[in-house]
Amino acid sequence: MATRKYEQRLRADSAQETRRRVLDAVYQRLRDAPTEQVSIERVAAMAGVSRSTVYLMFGSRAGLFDALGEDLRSRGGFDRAADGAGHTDARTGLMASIRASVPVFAAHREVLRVLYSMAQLNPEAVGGAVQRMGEARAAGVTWHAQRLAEQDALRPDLTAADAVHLLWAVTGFEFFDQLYTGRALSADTVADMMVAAAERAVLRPDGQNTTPPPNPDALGLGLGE
Amino acid sequence: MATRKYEQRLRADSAQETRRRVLDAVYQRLRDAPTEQVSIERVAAMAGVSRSTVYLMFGSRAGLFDALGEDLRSRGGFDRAADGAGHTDARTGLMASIRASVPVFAAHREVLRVLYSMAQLNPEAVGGAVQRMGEARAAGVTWHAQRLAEQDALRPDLTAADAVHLLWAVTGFEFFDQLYTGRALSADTVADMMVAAAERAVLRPDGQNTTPPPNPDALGLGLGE
DNA sequence: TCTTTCAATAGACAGCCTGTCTTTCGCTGG
DNA sequence: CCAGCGAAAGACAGGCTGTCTATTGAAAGA
Repeated sequence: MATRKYEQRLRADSAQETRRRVLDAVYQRLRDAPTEQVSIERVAAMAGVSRSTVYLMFGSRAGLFDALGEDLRSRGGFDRAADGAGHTDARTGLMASIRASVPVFAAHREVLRVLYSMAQLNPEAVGGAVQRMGEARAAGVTWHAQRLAEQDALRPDLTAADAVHLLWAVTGFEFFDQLYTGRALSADTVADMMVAAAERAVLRPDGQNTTPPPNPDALGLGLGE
Repeated sequence: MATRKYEQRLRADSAQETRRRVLDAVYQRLRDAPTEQVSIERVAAMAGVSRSTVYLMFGSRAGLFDALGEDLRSRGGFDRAADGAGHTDARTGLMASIRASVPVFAAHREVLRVLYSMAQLNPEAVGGAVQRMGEARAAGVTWHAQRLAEQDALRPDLTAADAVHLLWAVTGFEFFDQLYTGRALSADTVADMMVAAAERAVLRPDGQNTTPPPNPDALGLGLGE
C-alpha cells in the first residue's frame, strides 16, 4: 500500500508553537534561576510538554541550548546591534555599534551569562551557538578596525590587527558584564565606559569626537616639573 | 572510663599528604580535560583514595573546589602578583602589578577558567573561593586607584571611583583570557596590551610612563603597613 | 608489650539526572 | 471512516551526588 501524501500544516503549526513554548521555558528558567541547574525535566514541565518531546525536537540537551542561542541571536536584537554601518565615519560607526549592543547585553544578561559560561566549560554543551555568535562578532570587529585604518583614525602605534584584538576585548559581553554585574553599574554608565575605553584604546588621541579630549591647558602644571 | 589524651602527629601528617594528593588530582584533571565534567569519583580514583575520603576531607564537592581555589591563591603566586607595592611611583606600581599577574593567569589558565565559569553559573559551587579572590583583587585595584589619584596621575576627567571600575575590567582574568585564549595571543603580548589598555584608560595622557615619581615625601607611611 | 582510641577507608544506599528506547494516544486529512 | 504521523508516556540503563554505617589498622598511652 503506497503512502498517502500528507501536508500536516496544522500539525506543523502546532509543533512550531510547542517549540516556542519550550524555548520560552528555558529562557524563563535561566532568567529566574540562573544559578540553579537546569534540567530538561523541569523545562519540559514548565512548557507543559513531555521530556521525550524535548528530545524529539532538539535532539539533546546541547541542541536545546543551541536553539536557544540561535533564537536569541535572531530575536534578541543582535542583528541591529551588530553593524554600525549606517555611518560614513568609522569612528561614529564604532561608537554606535557599541552603544547599540549594550542594551541587548543588559536585556538578556542572565541568559547570556549562562550560555557563555557553559560554553567556556564545554563548547559542545551549547552546540556551537556561542561560537557562532563569537565568529560573527569577530567579523564585525575586524570590519570596524579595517575601516578605522582606512580612515586613518587608528592610533599611529597600532596595527589594524592590534586594534582588532583590543576592540575584541573591550566591546564584548564579558567586558560589559565585568562592569555591569561585577561593579553593579547601570547599563548607561557601562555604555559610556565601553565607548570611552574603546576610544582610548584604539583611536588617535588627537581626533575630535563625541567626547572631546580635556583641555590641555587644564593639565599643565599638575605634575613633576 | 576516662578518655586518654591523644596527639596523633604522624596521623595528621599523612592526612595532609593525602589532602595534597587529592588537590593535585583535581588540578591535574581540570588542566588535562577542562571541558569534561569532573566527578568526585574520578578525582578520588586519580588520587588513589576512596570517594568517601574526599567527602570526609572537604565536606562536599563545593568544598573541594573551594579548597582548590584557596590552594591556588596561596601557592599559585597570586600573593606576589597582587601588590605592586614595591614602587613609590603609582604608575609604575600599577604596571608592575599587571605584569606580575599575567604569568600567573597564563600558568593556571585552564583551571582558573573552570573555576571562574563555575562561579558564574553558581557561586556556591566553588564555595566562595572565587568571590574571595575577587574581593582581594577589588581591594588591590582600589588601592592602586587611590594612589594614582593622590599622585595626580589619573585622567582629569575621571573620578577615583571611575578608575576603579575601569581598572577592574581591564586587569582581571576575564580580560586577560579574552586576549590570551580568545585571540590566541602570547602571554607577553597580552601583558603589553593590558598594560597599554590600563594606561590609556585611566592615566593622564600627557605623562610619560617612565615619568619619575612625584615627591616621595607625599607618600609617607603609605607602604609599610 | 599490649590495649585503647580514633582517623581513614570501604561500601551500600536513596535520589536525581540524562539519553534512548518502545508503546500508546489522538488528531489531521485523504 | 480510517491511515498515517506527531506527540506523549513511561520504562530502562547508566552516571553522578551526598549520607550513612561498618571496618580496619596504626599511633599513643599504660
